[in-house]
Amino acid sequence: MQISKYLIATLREAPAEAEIISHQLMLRAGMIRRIASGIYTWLPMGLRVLRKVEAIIREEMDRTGAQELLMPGVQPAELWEESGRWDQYGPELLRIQDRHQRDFCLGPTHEEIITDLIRKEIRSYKQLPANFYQIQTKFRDEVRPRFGIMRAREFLMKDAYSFHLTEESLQETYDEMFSTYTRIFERLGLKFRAVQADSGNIGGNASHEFHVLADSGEDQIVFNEEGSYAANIELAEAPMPEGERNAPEATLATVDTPDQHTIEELSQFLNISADKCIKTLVVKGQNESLVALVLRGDHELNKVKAEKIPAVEIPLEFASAEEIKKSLNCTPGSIGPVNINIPVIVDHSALHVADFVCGANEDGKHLTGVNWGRDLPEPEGVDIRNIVKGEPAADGSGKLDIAKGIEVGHIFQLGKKYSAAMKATCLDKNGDSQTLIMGCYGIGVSRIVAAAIEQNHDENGIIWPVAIAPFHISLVPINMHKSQRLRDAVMGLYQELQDAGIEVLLDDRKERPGVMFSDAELIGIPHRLTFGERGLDAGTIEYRSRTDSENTDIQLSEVTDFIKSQLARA
RNA sequence: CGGGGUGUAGCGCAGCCUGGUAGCGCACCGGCAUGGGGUGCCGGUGGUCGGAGGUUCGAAUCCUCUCACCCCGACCA
Repeated sequence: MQISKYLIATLREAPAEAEIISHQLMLRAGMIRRIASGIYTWLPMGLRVLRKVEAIIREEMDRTGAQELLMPGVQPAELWEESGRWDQYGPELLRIQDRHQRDFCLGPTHEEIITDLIRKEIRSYKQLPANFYQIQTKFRDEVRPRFGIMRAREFLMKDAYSFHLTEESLQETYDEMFSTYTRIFERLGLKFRAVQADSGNIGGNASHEFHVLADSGEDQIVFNEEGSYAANIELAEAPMPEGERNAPEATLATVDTPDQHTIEELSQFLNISADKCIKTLVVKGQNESLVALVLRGDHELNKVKAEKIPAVEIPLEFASAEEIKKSLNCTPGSIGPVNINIPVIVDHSALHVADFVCGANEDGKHLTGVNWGRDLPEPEGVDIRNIVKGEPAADGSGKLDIAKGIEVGHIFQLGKKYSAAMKATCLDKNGDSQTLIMGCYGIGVSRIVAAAIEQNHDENGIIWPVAIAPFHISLVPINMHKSQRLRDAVMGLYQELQDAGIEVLLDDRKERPGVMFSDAELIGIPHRLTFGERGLDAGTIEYRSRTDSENTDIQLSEVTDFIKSQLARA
């Protein structure tokens, strides 16, 4: 491709709206432009990357025998009513009406459509198992779209749905999808990790997420050194406290703690460590009641775990200061589990602390020397906290580390949730009707593009893995417009490289070298060839990879083979 | 949804407080020079100042409403 005939929409400065690096770089490199909140146009340069990601996913899905189809973006309400999700889904589902006032929605996912299709088309066990996928635009009306492509409202997703007669068959396809996803992310050239995941409200037994590792990731993933355990922190079981709880030594006392609200303030004020404090979080319970969740002062609440407690309302919501005042007659900073008039749920490690400090349920006062069983009832412990880096795994598989990840893939064993609701059945060997068992497997195609940038960039711009780079090499001629013989040589080389199957971006603009170098680096093209008269005379050309800081002279006669070998290496 | 903020040329911003009819840098077009890391000089194109209403002789500027966009949001007990 010659730049003079291509839309190179690079920006020197990042638009103020862009917060994270991938968003800034995608705008600056001329890959995307925003058209509304969370809705973007993909420019030619960005689309090339998106298409490469798609192609790899498509190849690997096809290799497993999955069949590609394409389902509609606009879906009729009837199917959603049938699955029950028309009422359940909430405002994230963008609902629209046609000219006849019939209800439709923009598809945030396609379980209803595929289940409807399959119940009509599949009649015999002989047609199973089967796996269907599509690469399609989804729309989810997020509360707060942010981070550009990373959390857009309209986004590109590969979703696949498999159908089975038995759990064993589902497990087989699930395992195959797991290894296929592994291969996909390996081919994409990204550092990633597969983790056990919460299956959330979709339900089902097994679920794994695939995360691209990046410091800017919104998810925390927990894993041990040997690699035998990896889970989303939402799910990772906290280890039980070791040993017996210390016997009470201190006597219960009330102390004045004016204006001490946070654990940090409190521990400094009283000169005690945070793990001797107990914090009490008040959340909404069933039927407009309140529930107290009690944690050790240095621990964090795990929202997903807390939502599994029956008394806690889903989604988990903190009580407002007014509700707390009304019910407990104190401000949020002074709550404690002693003599409290709402149900108390205590984390295992909080239950293991003796002589602890907690709020007195009276403003400006805390209790010290508090002990479970003596000063307040001793409840059953539960696991409602996040694991802390360095803790042992609950299954005894060693010390745990925590990394940040961007969720780019998620596989589920759905079971019969949709097939039962929508009566998707087929006949088994005995001629009996069986409800189908389903799996579903998603990959955030457009999110991968952003995640790849989050993981691979420097101060000059993007550093694409070769597999998804918009072009393999940039060819930068120096002063081509002044030298016909150089122009001839450049055009000859350009042709030669292209004939070898190499994707070349030829910078034939009448720009200064610095401009061309900067653009190539910003766009993130993995390899660069700089060609000037000097080199032409010497029969050499200068090569530099995107991650090099020095040029290397390559014999002109060998340059195509050299580039091919560089590309093959990646 | 709650809180905060921003809308002035394609991008980044100034001007607003203290009303007088819009400016800077980059980008873009033309010219000359330059020619290996965003070069220099000269000359240009481009803006209903987000929108509507109001106050005023006069509004980017003051007031009201509205729209859009961005950021933060529970670890605080």
